[in-house]
Amino acid sequence: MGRKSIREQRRKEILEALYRCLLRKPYNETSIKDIGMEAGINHAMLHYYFKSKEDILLCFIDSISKHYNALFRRDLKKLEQKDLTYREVLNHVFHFMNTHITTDKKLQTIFVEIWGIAIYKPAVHARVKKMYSEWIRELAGFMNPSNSAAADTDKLSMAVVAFQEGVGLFSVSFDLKKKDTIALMEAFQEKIIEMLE
Amino acid sequence: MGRKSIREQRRKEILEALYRCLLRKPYNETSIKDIGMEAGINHAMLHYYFKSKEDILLCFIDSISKHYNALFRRDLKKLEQKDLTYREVLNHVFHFMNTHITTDKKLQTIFVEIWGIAIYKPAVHARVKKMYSEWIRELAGFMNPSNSAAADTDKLSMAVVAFQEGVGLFSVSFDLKKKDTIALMEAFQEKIIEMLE
Amino acid sequence: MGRKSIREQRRKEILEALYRCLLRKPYNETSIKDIGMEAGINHAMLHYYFKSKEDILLCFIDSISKHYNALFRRDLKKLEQKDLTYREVLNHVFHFMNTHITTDKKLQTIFVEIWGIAIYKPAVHARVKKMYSEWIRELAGFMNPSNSAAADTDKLSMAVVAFQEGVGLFSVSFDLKKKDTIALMEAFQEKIIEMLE
Amino acid sequence: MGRKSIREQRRKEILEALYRCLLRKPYNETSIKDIGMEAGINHAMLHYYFKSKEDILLCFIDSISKHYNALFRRDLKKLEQKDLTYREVLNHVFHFMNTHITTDKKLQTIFVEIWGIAIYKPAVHARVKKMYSEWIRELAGFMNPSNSAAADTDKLSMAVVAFQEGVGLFSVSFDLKKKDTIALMEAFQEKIIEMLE
DNA sequence: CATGAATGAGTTTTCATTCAT
DNA sequence: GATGAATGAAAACTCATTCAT
Repeated sequence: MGRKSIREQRRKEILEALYRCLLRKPYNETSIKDIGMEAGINHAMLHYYFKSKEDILLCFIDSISKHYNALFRRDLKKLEQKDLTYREVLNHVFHFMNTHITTDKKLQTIFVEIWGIAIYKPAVHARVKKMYSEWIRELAGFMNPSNSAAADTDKLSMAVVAFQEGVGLFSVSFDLKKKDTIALMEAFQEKIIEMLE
Repeated sequence: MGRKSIREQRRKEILEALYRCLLRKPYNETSIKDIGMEAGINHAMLHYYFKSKEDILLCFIDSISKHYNALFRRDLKKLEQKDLTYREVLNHVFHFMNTHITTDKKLQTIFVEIWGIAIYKPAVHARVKKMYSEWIRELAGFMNPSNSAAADTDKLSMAVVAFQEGVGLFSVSFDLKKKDTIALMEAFQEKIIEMLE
Repeated sequence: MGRKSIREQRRKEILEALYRCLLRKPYNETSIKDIGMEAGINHAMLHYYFKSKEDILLCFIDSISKHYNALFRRDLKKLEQKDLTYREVLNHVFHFMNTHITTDKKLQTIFVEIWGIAIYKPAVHARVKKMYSEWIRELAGFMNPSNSAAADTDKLSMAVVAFQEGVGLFSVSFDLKKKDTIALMEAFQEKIIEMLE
Repeated sequence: MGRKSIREQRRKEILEALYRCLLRKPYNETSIKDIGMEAGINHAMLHYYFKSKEDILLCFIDSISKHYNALFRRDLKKLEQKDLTYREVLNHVFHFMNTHITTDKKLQTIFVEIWGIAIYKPAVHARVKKMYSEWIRELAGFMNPSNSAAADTDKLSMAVVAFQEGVGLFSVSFDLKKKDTIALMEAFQEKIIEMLE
């Protein structure tokens, strides 16, 4: 366990360095050298470990995606034993979103940036779209376990995620307090739960 | 009418050129030369008419803001004569948002970009924030004409705009149909109206 | 008397504007527009009144030259009536140099700059050289009224002016006090007077 | 010997290229590209080896300073064995100044320029000032070995250096013969020696 | 694996000068 | 006389990428 090849270790370090860089400067002002310095790795090596600067970004998106997926799975594990109603589970899922994603300002900051990049970089767009699609699908699963009227639930799920993105955006831009951000989310989520009934 | 000084005319042409450029390429890959070519103006003149590249963007944001403000005012004018209930007016306002803003993919595309830029450019951030603040305030005015519990209405208004941004973002990213985008918005707006009662 | 054509008046204003500009920024960072703004004259007019940017500088040097020449003449006028010895006159001349030229930091600042420009701009070089040659000649006249051993006196005169330039340079660079600058000059000038005896 | 890292070698080459460039054109008309071409190095590399164009100039001043310092030390070494009087040593020092500095027209040319630049570039000013301050101090040490009345000697030393600068300036501007330049210097230096007695 | 060096294309910005009105 | 508009050339600086060692 944990035995990673140096290659994988280095790639991870680089991705983490990109994360820290993106908290300071936009992607296009972040040079390969900046990332290298942040990672403590010679900049030429970044091209050894990754095809290009864009490739780093792509892998970064994947890594974020994987990270939060894993986090979510772990969170769900805790529920398994308990015997919860459908409603309780959904509430838990929303709570995870609110506390781990929407109110994580660093994450939101980075994603506002990535959305911007995605518009004109097809490869980036594909990754981002895939990531959100998966999340919407997954969420839809929780919102409609019996799969009845799946199309409607999908729309509702997308609405939830869209709202979450909008609120995340505003929480960064208006520097909202965590408490307020969550309040905004929860009011909406209550309505959603009503709509599902 | 229309007789503008060359200066104003050129500035407008440049702003419009930026608009068209931003539909093709991200702002940071759009050079002053690109904008100049698109406008059919020597690139050195762009620095004659504007202080800097960022200044062009700032003025662009202002012009968009003004444009939609004017559009909105004109739209409201049409209602003046008719004797509408509060609810009908609000519905009209939502309809304006849905058809003129949220589903205008070009506009949304550009704003996703601008949000990204705003994160690290304080001046851009200030403009964007101001613009959205004004819009939120204005909307709040329609949602709560009597000004009772203003704070709550403000939050609700922000939620509406945040949702609109999120949906706009998704409509661009997932290339949603206009119809579907509007459906997404309206479902939510209905709930809002309920909450206001 | 005083009836100057507009042309001459404008030219003078521009030259004075250049003087003020050069106190703030080096010549090569001073644009035609800067000078125009300082003079309150449209920049395109500067090309109407002068052939080129360099031409302005050339005329500026001339004007400085004329100005100090006139100042010097006026100063000498005051001596005419009094019956002074050769030594007293020379002392007076030195005193004029020390108080009006060497310790005028603004003037020195500008001339350090102009010396630098003169190196590679033949026309500027010619003006500067002419100006200093005249001054050296003139000074030599005072140092050796009888014109005996003119060559030697010329050298001595050049030495005096060279020293003055060096001290002026240092007074600007080391921000020397007026008193100290004069002391430096006078110690040397005494020696010169001794040598002339 | 001579085995330097490429970095140091390149930096030296660039500095030497600047020297040659400055003999032809003023600093502000010498572009980074010009220096690069003169050095046979891609101009982008100049920014790799130096922070900025000004940084190159700063290092250039340092290198000149170091060079003449070393030259002077080596020159002094030759005197060590011989048993010279204080007067003889001072004469030797003056002779070094006259032959290696004041009459080196290339050096003088470049320094006239640098003085001009120093006026408005604080960093350049600081270097130049430091360099001359050191030289004045050093010279004062030779002029007053016993350190009596140090303040006076300092002034005298500054006068010597100021004169030297003035003469250097004139030797370039009036294209004086080496012989004449030295004669000018020596006459003055004799007087200085007298004053020290 | 690692590194420093190298490249070429690109960026924003500035400016003297000219010209039409 | 006066003005704002226009131009073209040039400047300093940056960077992703490649390569030799």
